[in-house]
This record gives sequence, C-alpha cells and structure tokens, in this order.
Amino acid sequence: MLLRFGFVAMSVLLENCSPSRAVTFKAYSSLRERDPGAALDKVRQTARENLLNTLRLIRHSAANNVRVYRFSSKIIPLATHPELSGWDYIGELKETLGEIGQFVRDRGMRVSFHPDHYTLINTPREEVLEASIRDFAHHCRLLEAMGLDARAKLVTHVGGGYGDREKSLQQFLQNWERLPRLITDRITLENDDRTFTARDVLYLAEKLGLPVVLDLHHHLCHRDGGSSLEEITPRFLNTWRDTELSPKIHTSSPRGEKDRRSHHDYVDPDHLYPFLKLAREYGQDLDVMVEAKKKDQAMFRLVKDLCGFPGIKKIDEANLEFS
DNA sequence: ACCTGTCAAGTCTGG
DNA sequence: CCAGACTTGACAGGT
Repeated sequence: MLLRFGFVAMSVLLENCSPSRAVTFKAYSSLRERDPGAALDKVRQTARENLLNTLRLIRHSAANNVRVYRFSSKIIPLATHPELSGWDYIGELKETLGEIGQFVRDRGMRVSFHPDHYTLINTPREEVLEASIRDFAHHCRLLEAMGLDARAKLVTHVGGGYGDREKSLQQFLQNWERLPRLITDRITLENDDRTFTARDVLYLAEKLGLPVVLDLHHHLCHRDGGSSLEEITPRFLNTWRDTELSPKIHTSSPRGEKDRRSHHDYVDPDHLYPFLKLAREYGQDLDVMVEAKKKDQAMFRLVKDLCGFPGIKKIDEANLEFS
C-alpha cells in the first residue's frame, strides 16, 4: 500500500513564506480612520501576498514530491467579516487562485482546508450557525475559484458539547439540513480531543455518507471506553469507499507528559507505525497529514524515520510503500 | 533585534 | 452571570 505524507499550511524550510499574514480588524479600523483608502488596500495586499506564498508552498511541495497539503484558513484576512462584506476578493484574485488550482491539478496534489474552531455545524445558536455557513461557503468559493472539484475537502469537527453530547449530536443532524450542497459535498468529519470521539464521528458520518478523517493523536487523548483502533479502522476506511480519494489520517505526538494534547515539534514514528500495521490488513493506500510544530521538516523526518521499520520501503522523501 | 500583550470569530470552566 | 482559559501565528508597540 502507498503512503503519501503531507503537511499543514506553512513551511519552516522556506523563509518569509507565511500564507497566513493577518490584518486584525483593529488595525484595519484604525487605519481606516486615518486614511480610508489605505485600509482596504492593506487587506488586499496581504491577501495577495498570502496567495503568492501559497503558490511558493505548493511549488516547494511538488519539488520535494509532497502531494498532500492543507491550505491556511487565514489566507484571506477578514474575508467573512461583516464590515468587509462588499469586498469581492474572489473576483480580484481569481487569476492567482486559478494558477494555484492549475498547479494542484497538474501535479495531482490533494489539498484541503480546515476552517478554525469558531466555525461550528452543531451550534444551537442561530447567529453562530449563520456565521459558520458563511465561513464554510467562503472556503468552498475559494476552492471553486481554483477550479478544484469536491475532492478538495473541508475538514471540520462536530462542534461543541453544550453540556449534553447526545443532544449535540442530534443538533448536528438537524443543522446539517440547513447546509447547501455546495458545502455538504466537501465536508469531512474529524474526531476531536475532548468532546466527540472517533466512534461519535463515525455514527454521524455513516448516517450522512460523509468521509472521516481519523486523528490518531486525538483518539489517544479522547476515546470512549470500548472503542479500539481495531473496531474503528475498518469503519473509518469504509467512509472513503465512494470518494475517489484515499482515506486520510492526521498524525502528531504529544508535546509533553503534562500537556499531552498539544503538538510536539516532531512525530515519533512509534506513534504511527502500529496503526499503519493495522491498516495494512485492509490493503488501502493512505494519505497521512503530519501535524507538528516543525511542519514540513517534521514530515520529512517522519518519513525518513519510518524507513527503518519492517515492511516499509522508501519511494522518495515524502512517500512510502508498505507491504 | 527582541520581548510582551493583543487579536473577529466560540465554548467551557470556575468563581 | 461574567471573566479568563483555551490555541495559534502573527501584529503592534514597547525596549
């Protein structure tokens, strides 16, 4: 089986290449008072730089055989802020967006977004749901402007527990009906590290026909009594059956004994290998997203470290064969 | 050049 | 019921 490795948003190997430079609303507002024309220009300029850096990042990826990449969700500053609702960033940036998409298609890369934790499907608050729909739609429009079909996914969590997990799972199903096709076609669900376990996520995903991204570190931090990787793995793999995509996992290692939930600089291959052995029984190719502080450097190191393990054969610096 | 407090957004905890 | 923590990269304002 083929194992393809990828990384999240930024590189520690490329200098001055952030795809996430921000303009805070505070900075935008104070600049607008002093010089009304300059404020939006600053946001525009930052968005353009973030896209150009994204282009550098995917070129760097491709040059090093990396085929799995997650875009930064902060790529367009203040994109969905109500006070900038008239700003047509897609229209302004469509050329660069198109260039990114074309590169991704030409190189057969798999890309995704992970909208951040303010964006919640299962919220009981109407205004939060509306803001979340706007945010998901924003990410979908970017992918569309890149010319990428529904294989380019949005990864998200179930949401909050709101004091009653069972009720909150049902709220997810209820709110799901409110999401447009544009969004639901791209959603994949990930287990989190404090509220909804892999088993919870599989319950929703199997009901709604969604693919599941299995986060091994979250599973270690938070799993229900009886749920083992042996139980979860075949169900997880199955959720990808009709998607033309390989099942995807997230991998990371705990920062320390005290803060087990935070990410370490690097990934310990011993934290990943047992799962790979388990998944090998099913003969499925896998995409592995490395979530570590040292980003692409951590990913390259993990691939190198795994080369010493039984059954693993190196294809190149970002891809392995496991038999 | 480096350090510290702050930042759009939501939820949870604990006082 | 409200303030602060949570998490993260990066800004802004200080030295």
